[in-house]
Amino acid sequence: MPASLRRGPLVDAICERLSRQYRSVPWLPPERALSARLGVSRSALREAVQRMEIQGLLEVKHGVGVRVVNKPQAPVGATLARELPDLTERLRQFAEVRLLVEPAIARAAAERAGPAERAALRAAHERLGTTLDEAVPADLEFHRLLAEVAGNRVLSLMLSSIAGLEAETRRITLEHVGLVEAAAQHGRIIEAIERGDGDGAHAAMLAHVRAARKATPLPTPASALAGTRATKANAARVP
Amino acid sequence: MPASLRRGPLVDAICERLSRQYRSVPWLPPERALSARLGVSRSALREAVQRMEIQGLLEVKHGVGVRVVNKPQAPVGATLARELPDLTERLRQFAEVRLLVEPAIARAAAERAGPAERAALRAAHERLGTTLDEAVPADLEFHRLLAEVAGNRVLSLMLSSIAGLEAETRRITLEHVGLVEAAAQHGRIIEAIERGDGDGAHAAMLAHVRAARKATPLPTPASALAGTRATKANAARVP
DNA sequence: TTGGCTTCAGTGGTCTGACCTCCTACCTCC
DNA sequence: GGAGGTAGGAGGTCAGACCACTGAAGCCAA
Repeated sequence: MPASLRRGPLVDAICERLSRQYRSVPWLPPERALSARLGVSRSALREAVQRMEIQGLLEVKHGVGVRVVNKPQAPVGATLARELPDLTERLRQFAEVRLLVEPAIARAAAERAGPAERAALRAAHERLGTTLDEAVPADLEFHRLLAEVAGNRVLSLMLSSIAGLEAETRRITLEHVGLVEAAAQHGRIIEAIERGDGDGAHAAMLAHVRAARKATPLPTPASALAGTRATKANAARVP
Repeated sequence: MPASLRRGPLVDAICERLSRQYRSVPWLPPERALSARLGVSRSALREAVQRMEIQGLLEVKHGVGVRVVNKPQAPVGATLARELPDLTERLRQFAEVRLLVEPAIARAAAERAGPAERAALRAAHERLGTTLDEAVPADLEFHRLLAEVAGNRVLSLMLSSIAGLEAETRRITLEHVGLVEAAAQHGRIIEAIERGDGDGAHAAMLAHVRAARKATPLPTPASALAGTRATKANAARVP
């Protein structure tokens, strides 16, 4: 057993080895076999596995096994859920953030997208489908892909985390806005991106998010953060 | 021992009990004593403690004990560090995010701050001090407080996470900008907030963040996300 | 006195192996 | 062919032992 000399905690080393060696397999070997192979105790291995589960790199299923996944938004989502336990307040703040971030994402995507990215975006757009069950994941995927094209992992991560916590709301919103109208709004965003028109993409996305917020059945007080590109007119004081 | 009937994993229940019962004490009892008191094995307790450590609620020190803390930005910061291992790229994206978020924060703060918040902000501002060692934490605290006043935990959390990963850079930046100039920029933000001038606060903060970015000794390519309130002129295509 | 060194008690870190709970797949029986 | 039972294997929990690290008290030498 090559006792690879370690100074720091054993668990750290196990985490490293696991994420390096088992990145591209669907399931980890059983805990007992794996701990034997790594030359560590099952407890140490379990701590490592638990750590990586919280980080969104593994998914432990009792009686089944340990699945390898990649959901870096998991810890952020968990933190947000803990920090904003009140559902209404959570959704209000999420709406604020989307109002600020999504238009910026759209602008960056318009200015950075190459032919391949534009094709992928259009493909995702056309997958919006005709039923709500298809539309919700397609909508999420469209926004996710947009964030990826925009090239900022921080914003992308934040939007993913938010999306994970408001998937249910998204369904209701889509239902109120209507699939046809939602598709039309996405279409206008896509067109601006294909023109390389950053300002147009920004405006189209702002309209899209505003429409979504208006259709969400929740109290929507005047939002100070909403006025990213607001005119003097709607930048009025909050009472 | 009241074996409170549990269906789900034991560890979840332990986490709940810990965060409820030991929220306001500086240190947790030793693991052995605590596991006995809770009526669970030490392994189960350790898994719970490890979980809460990753969530930024506890801090385990080998040979010393388990400290109770509250750093909800810890998991987000860890995720960002994992997702953006390249330091240069990380700082570039952080700069983009700050350029987008900080001005929005400043606007919201201006429109939401009451007398108490304004006083707290000014106090933090005047604490900027005269040496770099004092200035760096004071600067971080000023921006943190501003985010808190703005009333959006999501953005606040994101900025805290970013700040934790660029504390060193911040020092260099402050050094280049100069303490006097940095204080002056903060002063202009404060003044706008005290006037309740959202647009003014937005503009002042944008200038502040731009100055900071310019003073940071790193490649600063044209940023598409930077142009939040950009004119047509600087919304040019990215090469 | 004072400075560093040693010792030791208490803490978290790791190991072992046993048993419990849950899920799956197979098998039996109707 | 389908419903129900059953056995194996997976993760979950337990208990007790020992290892590694920290901090402070105590000791010794300069």
